[in-house]
Amino acid sequence: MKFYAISKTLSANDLGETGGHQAGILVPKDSKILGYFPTLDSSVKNPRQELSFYEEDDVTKWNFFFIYYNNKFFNGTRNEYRLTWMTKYLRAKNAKVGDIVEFSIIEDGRRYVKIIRENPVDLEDGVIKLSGTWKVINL
DNA sequence: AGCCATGCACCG
DNA sequence: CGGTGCATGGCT
Repeated sequence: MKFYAISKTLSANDLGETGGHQAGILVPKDSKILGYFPTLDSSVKNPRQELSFYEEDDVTKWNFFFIYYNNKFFNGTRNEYRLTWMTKYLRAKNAKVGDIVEFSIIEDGRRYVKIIRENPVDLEDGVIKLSGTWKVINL
């Protein structure tokens, strides 16, 4: 593996907009997706690993936690992966529901995060601004 | 399988 | 004491 990138479209819950103060997003149990993340020791309860992600500028760094909630095997009901601690990042990036987070990794193991705006709407206080200077000329 | 929701701990 | 995140249960 030299270059790998995965992405996820953000849900309301991922952003903590549903009232549920959720700390992070859910990671689908897809081998391709999980292959991107480090392997966690599933013999332990709720194993986790801190991961560092860089922005495109190669400088700004964010630390997220990749956690496997597996209490199903320890008298619970959970069996899912989560990437927590992202709210600050998402907030800083002004991520909205429907936006896409893209995670990538390069050869030396360095990881990158990036937000891809699904609907590039120019927002300002809820008002949609039209770009350019429109002019209506009545002849 | 994936998203929604909440009780409690922690911290300013 | 309000916001944030963990851990966990619930709902579709």
